[in-house]
Amino acid sequence: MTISESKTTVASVSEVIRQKIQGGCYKPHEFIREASVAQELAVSRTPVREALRALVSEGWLEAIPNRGCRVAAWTQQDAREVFDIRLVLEPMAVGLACHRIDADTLNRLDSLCRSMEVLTEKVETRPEVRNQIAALNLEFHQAMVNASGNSRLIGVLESLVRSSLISRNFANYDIGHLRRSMRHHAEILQAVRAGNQEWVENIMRAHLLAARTLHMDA
Amino acid sequence: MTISESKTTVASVSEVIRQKIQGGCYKPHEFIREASVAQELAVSRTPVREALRALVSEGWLEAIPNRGCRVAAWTQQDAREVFDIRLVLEPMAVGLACHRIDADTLNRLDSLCRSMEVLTEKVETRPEVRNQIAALNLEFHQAMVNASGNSRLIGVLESLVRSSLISRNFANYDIGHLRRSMRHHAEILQAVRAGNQEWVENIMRAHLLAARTLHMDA
DNA sequence: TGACTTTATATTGCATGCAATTTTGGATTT
DNA sequence: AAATCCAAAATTGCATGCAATATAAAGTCA
Repeated sequence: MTISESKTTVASVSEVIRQKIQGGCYKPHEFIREASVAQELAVSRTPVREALRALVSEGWLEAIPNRGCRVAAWTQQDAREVFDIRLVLEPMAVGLACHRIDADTLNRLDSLCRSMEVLTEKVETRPEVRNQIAALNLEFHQAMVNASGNSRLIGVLESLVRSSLISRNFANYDIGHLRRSMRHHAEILQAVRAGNQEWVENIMRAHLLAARTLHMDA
Repeated sequence: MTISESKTTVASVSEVIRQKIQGGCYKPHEFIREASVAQELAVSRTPVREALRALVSEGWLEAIPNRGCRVAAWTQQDAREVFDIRLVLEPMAVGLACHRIDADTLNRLDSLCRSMEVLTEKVETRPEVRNQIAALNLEFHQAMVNASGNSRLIGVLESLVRSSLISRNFANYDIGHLRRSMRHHAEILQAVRAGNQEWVENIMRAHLLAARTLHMDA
């Protein structure tokens, strides 16, 4: 794990820590010490401090005064909370999007859909494509939400979804579930193309509810 | 303006800057310089930096790399965005709350309602009570949202509402609007007491829509 | 032995100094 | 006079050192 680009040091450090949390390199409730990160990345404690605070406000870590920051633990309760909020905000987002989305974005979503469908049919022989599907799925949802044009909505959903880890985990999906999910995506896209707000809101709700039962019952 | 309590320096500095923004002491788009704040409050630049970054993530300021932070300007677009989101999240919150609210909270809400009603009848002779009403109104909404039990929902709405300034401004309300708003509060409370989710969701939507037309059309 | 105090260590919180970047004012050129 | 360039000032970004605080461990007393 190494510092990637040449933006600010804080951004690079944040990125590294985020990836390490996602990758399971830091475990839930594990404290992340400023000094160790600083030494490991060969920077001073100052940018590390700022990166940690940023990650706290993004929901990746929780801060305990005078004790430091530790990786946020993910409980069933947390999963339910995030799903409950997504269940009202994402339909709202696509509902807004269907009135103002442009052709370029539609094409991009189309291509994401097709890529995911292709990968889906490979999942039984090459299980590792699940991660690629998860990444594309995240892109799809984000592109949809971005098309809503409500910058606060975009920000809220971004932080909810990115920190949730759920969207990176398609492990519970068998081939049937995956295919249904792909059909949902295609239908969401159709409904947006048609500019039919009620349709898109409801198919999005169905999409999320299907996902919820998979994640929560398992 | 002075540092109040003896928690961490960062928290104190944040508090002071927040108040100065609310109070109009810093104007929209005005840059807040680390050095000047540090000197003014007799602390070093380090806690000021951290406070500024916190305020950025709360939506009070916007950060421009290598340029500093400036007070976020509030546009009609921003107001619309916040209202649109509140319009789906607050009904959801009270809908959840009506199934799990406890007697103490209900009493507290009751007392807030009565206080606001009393103040409302004084508003024509003593205009300065508008600020008190606004403060109690904020408390009322927050107590309601807190009763939802969804910590992320609470956090999202807190940051949306607190940074919006709109809820602190009852200037556009004539006595008729104020009385209607108070009736809404009472009815929300009744509906929550009755545990009637659909009722409380809809009266909350009506409450917010009434407020929106006042704020947006003005 | 068990509870309490004390001391040592680890860690965050804050201050200060220097480097890097951006802005600004004036000098220079066309 | 307008535009361009350059240098000085202002400002953020980062590093380092010290102080304050919390944790852990050792020691003391009943």
